[in-house]
This record gives sequence, structure tokens and C-alpha cells, in this order.
Amino acid sequence: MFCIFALNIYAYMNTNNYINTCANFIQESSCFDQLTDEEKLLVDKNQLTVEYKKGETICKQGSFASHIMFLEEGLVKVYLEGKPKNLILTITPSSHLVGLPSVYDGNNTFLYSVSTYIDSKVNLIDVNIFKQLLRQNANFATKIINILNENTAQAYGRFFCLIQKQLHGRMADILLCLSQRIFKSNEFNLPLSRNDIGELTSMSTESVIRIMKDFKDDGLIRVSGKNIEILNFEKMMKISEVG
Amino acid sequence: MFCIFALNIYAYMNTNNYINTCANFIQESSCFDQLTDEEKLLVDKNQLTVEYKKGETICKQGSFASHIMFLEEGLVKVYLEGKPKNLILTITPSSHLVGLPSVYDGNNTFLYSVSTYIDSKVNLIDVNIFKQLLRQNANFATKIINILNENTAQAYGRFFCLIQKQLHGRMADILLCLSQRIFKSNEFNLPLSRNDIGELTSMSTESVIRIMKDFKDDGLIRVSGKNIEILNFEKMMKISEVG
DNA sequence: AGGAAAAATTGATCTAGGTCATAAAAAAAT
DNA sequence: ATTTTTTTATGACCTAGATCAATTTTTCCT
Repeated sequence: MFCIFALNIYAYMNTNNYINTCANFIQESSCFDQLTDEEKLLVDKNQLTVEYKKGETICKQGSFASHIMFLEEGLVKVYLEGKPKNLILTITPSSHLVGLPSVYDGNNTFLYSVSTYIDSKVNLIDVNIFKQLLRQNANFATKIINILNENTAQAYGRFFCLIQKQLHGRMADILLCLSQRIFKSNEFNLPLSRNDIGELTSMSTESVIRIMKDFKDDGLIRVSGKNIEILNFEKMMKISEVG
Repeated sequence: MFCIFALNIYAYMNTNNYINTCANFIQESSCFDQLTDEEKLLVDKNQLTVEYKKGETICKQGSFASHIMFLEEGLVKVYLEGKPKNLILTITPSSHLVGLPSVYDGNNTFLYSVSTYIDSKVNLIDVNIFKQLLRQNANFATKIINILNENTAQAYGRFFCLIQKQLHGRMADILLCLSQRIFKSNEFNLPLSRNDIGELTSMSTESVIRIMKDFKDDGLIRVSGKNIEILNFEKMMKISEVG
């Protein structure tokens, strides 16, 4: 079962299934391998590490984007602020870059807000240093383009899921994604409330509860409090695909 | 009215309004200005121009991505293929690049399909040449990153619109976008059927018709066949904002 | 021009899923 | 330990928008 994902990360795009769409796969720290020793030193000298507690806001949509963020430890949500409710773009575990789309001329503000689900540690890298590296090191820039494109692919899948699937499909998708991409285990302790899951799946809290109950009754998952175990991956994937 | 958009392209992101989200603003042809004469020649030598008739498919999701496409003339839709129905990611007028997110290592297939609304002319640029340019010319790569990030910003706005707004808001958004970003006039001859508009706004054809009737009755637009004129921008923007 | 096919329109249902109210359980605060 | 607050759970209801069916208009074809 797991090898499907290991062998072909992009299978979900090619087969038009759009499953597993809440988070990214690729480890993004690798982009720094492209830097020369001198450049690495430059980054080191101009970065600072900040620790955030659970629930804190790391960056605020529309505010001045002075830094690119690298999530060293933790789990965060990346979201657009909306009047009645926010729209979560992606959730990001450790070893990922956050704030890349803010790096462009003519706009130096954050496109989205980011806040933590759990205590997190973030490296802040000066955006001007980052831009300088992009201009002087084409291999680094190419790697960043790869990351941006991977993010885009993931976002497209997620939006397909949110726009076209109905509740059960969306819930199955998120549970699979949490299991396979975030916690990398079929049993995990979810640091999110039902309300948070509702925000993530773009449904009401009541619907989250009802659908989790359905899944529980059908023997798809075992739930005790915050602890969730996926019992039947095959069926869960089927539900995610059918919508 | 128009100066709002002229002065601050990104205003819609900063004010959390997410209007005007169906297409991009920036002219993307400018990225080629970053190339040296030698590099320009390389591109010229390795490109070919193809003309497509209305309704034809320019590229197919999942197929091998051998080329980056530059839309010289025409109007196309960029979409994810879906079982019951497709999801349109963006519509693209002339002077824009298409297929950029397919440029990344480990994946050489198109993330999406593209087909024409009207007769279109496309320059096909070899993807390997394109990747070579990215690796050897950091300024070019930086420009491409800008374009990718602008595309991302637009996509986020569009998805917010599709996921959170209801029918009237979505329709207002699309009409504003067509008027301001595609046709650049408050009156335009729309080469799309009601069914196409439905696909674009993620609603049924019947709903498109009903809402256009509402807008007509309220004096917001004038419609005769394919010809649409927006009579009241202020109110239309209000509807788009409120959802 | 005349007939066929496609597109636009309108009205009548039907339903997925949101909202509201209320209760039970769990967590936090005193 | 007991009160207060937050979270989870369940049922009743209600609405936005899809689907279906039937009609008119437009477009296309020979």
C-alpha cells in the first residue's frame, strides 16, 4: 500500500484522483545544498531562530514580508484570512519552507497567514539575502522553482478536492494525508480539535463529527479522543476517490 | 474605478477581498528581456509556432511535457480533468506563459490540460532549453519565480472565491475579471457559452442563467446574446466582496 | 430556406450539508 | 473538589443550489 506513494509521488496527479492533498511530500531543506560554503555562511549570519507556542501566529497576511521562514520543528497551518472563515491552503510539518510566494518584485507582503498547531521552531531568513542568492546562484533558483512547482501541484490537488468532492471524500482525503504525509503512521495523535478539522476540510464542526462517526461505524477508523487509527486504507482511498 | 487596479495590482490580496480572480495581470513576455542575445537566438531556434482552432486541446494533463507554451494570440482555459466535471484553474489571454509548473525534476508531465476558447497561436519552447536557461541565467530564473508567484497569488484568490463565496459572488467575480483582465473594457463579446461560464464559476448552467437574469433585472449588466456590458461596477464589486 | 442539432430559458422538485438548540463530556480554572 | 468554560455529540429544521423535465431560441448544416 505504502509503496504506491513511495514509488510515484505524482501518481495522484497523473491518474486524476487528487488524493492526499493537504500537505507536501518533498523535503525542502535540500535546496540549501545548492549553495556554496560562502553562501551558506551568508545565510547563517543573516538568520535567526524563533520559537513559537501552540496557536501563535508566525506571519500575518498583508503584513510586510521581511523574511522567508524555514520550519525546523513543529506543525503549522498556512491560510488565507476570510471574513466569515479562513481558507487553509496547506498544513506544513517540519523541514519545509514557508513564505516563498512572497518573494517577488512589486509585492513584499505575505500572501497568507501562518499559525502553529503545536509548539514550533522557525528559522527566519532575510528576504533580501534570499533574493540575492536567487539572482547569483541559478542552481539554487532552479531548486526553488522545483519547490514552488511542487507546492502548486499540491495546491491544485487540494482545491480540486475542496471544490468538487463532497464531505465524505474530503474527510477521507484529509485523514489519509495526515496519516501518510504528516505523521507517517496509520495511528496518530491529532493535535487538532474537531473545529480545526472542519476548517481544514471546509465543513462545519457538526459535519466533521457526523462523518467521523460514520467512518467509525463502518470500521474504517478507530477513534478515542484525539487518537485516530486508520483501519482500512483501501476503502478510505476508495471513498476519497469517489468523493 | 480603474485606477484602483492600475495603482495596486495586489490590493485584492491585502484587503482580503479576493476579487477579480479568474486570470492574471502581469504581462509574462517580459521574462525574455532577461536573456542575452545569444540565449534569445537559442530560444528562437528551438521554438515552433502552432495554430489551434477554437475548442482544440493544446496540452493534456498527465502527458509528457516536452514544451513550455507561450500564448501569442488567443484565449485558453487551463484546467484539471475531473470525472464528473473539470476544474478550471485559470483562463489565459495572449502574451502569457502556460505550462510552467511542469518544469520540475522528477516530473515531466503536464499538471493540467489546456484548451482554446477561440482560435489561438502558440509558441512551443523546448522544455530542456528552458531548463538550461534557468540553470545558466539567474536573472531569468528570478523573473520566472516572479511569474510563478504571481500565478500562485491569483490561484489562491480564485480558490478562495470558488470555495467560500456563493453563486452571486462567484458570478460577479468572473464578470469583473473578464471585463478588467481579459477584455479590458466594460463591454465585451464573450466567446463562452452559458455552459462554459458554469464550468468557470463551478455552478450549473441553469444557475448561470438565473443569476445573469437577476443581475440584468437589477440593472447591473446589459446582456444581448454573447454581448455583455457591465453597467454598475461599484455594485458588482460589492456583490463579489460580500459573496 | 428549411430542418436538425445545439444552446438558452423557465419552472418544479430534491437533497447535501449548514445552522440552531440542547445536552453530555472533557478540560481548565478557582 | 467544584464551578466555569470549552469541546464533543445528537437531533430537528431549513436553505442554497443541483437535478430533472419541458419549451423556446439560436446556430448549423444541406
